[in-house]
Amino acid sequence: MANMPSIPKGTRDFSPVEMLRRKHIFGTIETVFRKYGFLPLETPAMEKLETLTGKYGEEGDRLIFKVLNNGDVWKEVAPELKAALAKGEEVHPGKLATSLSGKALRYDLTVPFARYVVQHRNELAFPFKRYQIQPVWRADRPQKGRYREFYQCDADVIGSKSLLNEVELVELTAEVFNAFGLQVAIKVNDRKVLSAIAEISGQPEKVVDMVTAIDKLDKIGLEKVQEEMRAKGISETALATIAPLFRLHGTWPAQKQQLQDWLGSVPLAQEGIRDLSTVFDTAGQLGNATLEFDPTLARGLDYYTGAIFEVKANEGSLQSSIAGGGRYDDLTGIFGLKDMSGVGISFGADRIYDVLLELGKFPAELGSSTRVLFANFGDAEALHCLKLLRTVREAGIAAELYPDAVKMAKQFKYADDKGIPFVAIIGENEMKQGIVTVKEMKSGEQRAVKEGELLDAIV
RNA sequence: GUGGAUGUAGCUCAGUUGGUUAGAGCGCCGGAUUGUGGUUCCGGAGGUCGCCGGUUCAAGCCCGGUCUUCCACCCCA
Repeated sequence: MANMPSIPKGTRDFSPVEMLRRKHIFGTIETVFRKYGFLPLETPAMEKLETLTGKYGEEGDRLIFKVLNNGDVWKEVAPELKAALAKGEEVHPGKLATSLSGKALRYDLTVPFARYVVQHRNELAFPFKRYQIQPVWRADRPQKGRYREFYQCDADVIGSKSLLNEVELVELTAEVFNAFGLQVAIKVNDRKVLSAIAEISGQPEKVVDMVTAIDKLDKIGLEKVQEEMRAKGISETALATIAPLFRLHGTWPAQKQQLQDWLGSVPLAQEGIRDLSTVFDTAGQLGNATLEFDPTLARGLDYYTGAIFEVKANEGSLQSSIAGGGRYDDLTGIFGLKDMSGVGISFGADRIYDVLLELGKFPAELGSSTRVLFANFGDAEALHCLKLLRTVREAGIAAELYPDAVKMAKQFKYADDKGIPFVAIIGENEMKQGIVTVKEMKSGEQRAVKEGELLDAIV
């Protein structure tokens, strides 16, 4: 239709049914967060542009949604830029952008959190544990499972270097997905190991390139990974040096031994292996979470420095990660606060939604909320129903009165559409006799009960 | 940001080499049933064919642009 209104690219409306399911996801995650001692925090949808730029790499900067300044933006453009533009000269878009936009929509929850910690450092008790469930925005090109506005559910603890935090987050993650009844793989690696590999390769400055290439192993295969690394200027000798990484096999104890034999002489690697051991051993003794060591797990964000996690569903068709996180030693450093190590995990609610929906893992009772609908026969009957409605609601049962005295068929259809299990019918006769005709929609059966027995009839 | 597909009724889709008033199923509304939904029967409404422009005597169909959705890349939750 020509004049049908619509919403911006990559954004979505959520219908009541969808919202009930989304609330189920947020609620489950939030309950677990609270259980582990995390407290809620919210930050503004917008941050100052300078807070966000340069934190997500070159690619990330491009994906930040910038907000146009209010007022006469043109007036704020520097005279020399205007002159250049008037002459038809090329102007660096970034330069122009800073005059036109001073704020941007948040790209993730971690950087605003770091900003918050630095800004409020004197008021916080460290280690500071907070959770944050809010939307973030990315100017990415949308695809399935990839939106321009989506929610992240983050839990971070900052101001503690203890690996117990990693263990707790792993436990927390296992508990969340257990609550959803979803089989997942929790993959773990350590950036220090990856950095050590880059070190011995002789091209330590290429860590980021190596890491992003290695991360694609399960998707594109070894040959293409090596191809990409060559394209990024990584030498054949370096490739040969890091090759053992792709030959690690077995599960953790065996993998650990192979890492030791290979990298044991590199101090950074020793540290990484030791940390991984601590996490695996401690989590293993607790026995709640099953971890997999994945030496090729890298994760894109360059602020990670220690442990990194990623969660993928073992069922369903979605291959991308549904949660991820890691340790960052110096995230607050860029805002001027040194020595603040933190570790966090982020759950991708929208992707979890898609997986649960595909697998039919949403609880059935999410569908309905109202338990009984009172049919409306007119003013006198409606008033009578309002009184009964109150007692039903006081018993904690969701109930509603159809607002208009329209014909019965329409009122029953409403109950049917909305999945309301019972309809209470109180016409002139029922009212006079002090009874209620209760119809159970599913079976179609109906019976008359005394007003006082209504609650029993609809349980 | 790069490359490629897509768009016809609220939804899912037909629509011949360009040729009169653009169709179906589902849904919606009304009636059969003035106190009964989900089944059945009958009737009805609803589309300037995503939008803008061009070619043509004539465009849903051809061409250009633009937007949407989807796919691959990039990157990521």
